[in-house]
Amino acid sequence: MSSTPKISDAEWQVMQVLWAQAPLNAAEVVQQLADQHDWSPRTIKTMLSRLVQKGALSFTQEGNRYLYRPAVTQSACVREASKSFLSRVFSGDTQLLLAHLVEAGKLSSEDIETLKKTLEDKE
Amino acid sequence: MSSTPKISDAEWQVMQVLWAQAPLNAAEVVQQLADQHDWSPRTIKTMLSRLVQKGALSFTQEGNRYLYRPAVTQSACVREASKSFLSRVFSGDTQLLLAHLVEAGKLSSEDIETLKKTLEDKE
DNA sequence: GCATCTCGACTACACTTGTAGTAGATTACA
DNA sequence: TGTAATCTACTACAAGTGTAGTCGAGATGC
Repeated sequence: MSSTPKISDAEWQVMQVLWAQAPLNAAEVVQQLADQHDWSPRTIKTMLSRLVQKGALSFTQEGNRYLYRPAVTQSACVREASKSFLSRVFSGDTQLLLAHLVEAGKLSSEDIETLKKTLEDKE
Repeated sequence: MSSTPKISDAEWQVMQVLWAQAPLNAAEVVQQLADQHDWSPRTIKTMLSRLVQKGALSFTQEGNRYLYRPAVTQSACVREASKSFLSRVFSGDTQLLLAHLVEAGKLSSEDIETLKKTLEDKE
């Protein structure tokens, strides 16, 4: 599995759009992001270019515009980001992360039930 | 609660040392990090200065050297970092994070048992 | 067909980050 | 008391990021 490029904060937003729905041209990406962000279309185009450069997106030409689509899977990027977050903030200790989530009130009993079921389903 | 400064990757390593044990002077921090990293002492001193600048550390003078100590709590920073990670990677959805952890094999049945107990204890 | 519009490519620029080097002050040892 | 060691402050510099402007080429409307 090829390693995923390093995707910055703002770039994640763009990737999320394209993971949810691809291919899209630049204007469509801009539109998808319009409600959530206050970015100039130029800014978004820059990010698209950078993501292509990094190998996170690929494109095909369609007339004079590009159709963008992810070149890396979301799950690979999520895996990478989670690993790095976990090791930075929790020294790689998943238990610590869970403890934090509970402590912060991010997890309810139902969440845990769901979690248990997910795990059982997996086995 | 004052918002925590933005702490970069490498800076987290330094903060972890000082959260674990403080106050320390620069040489002691350098020593603590020596096994895990291959940083020049100068690099670490730069990070200490930047963390002071950012308000993440404070110091008191002791002769001609400084004694550093955290100026922000670890839990506040963990909270902040988790929130930002969660929202960036999982659109703020804790369930998605859990599902990922299970999928990635980061969670065992025992982990979940522990988790359940933690939660019950809390209630 | 020609003016206009739109697109991607390229350029810009300040700020952060990783990774140090230099300088001036101070301490400590001989 | 002078010289060496050490400390923090300041400087450096390339890469990455957030945020956008300019330019030349092609598409589109009239």
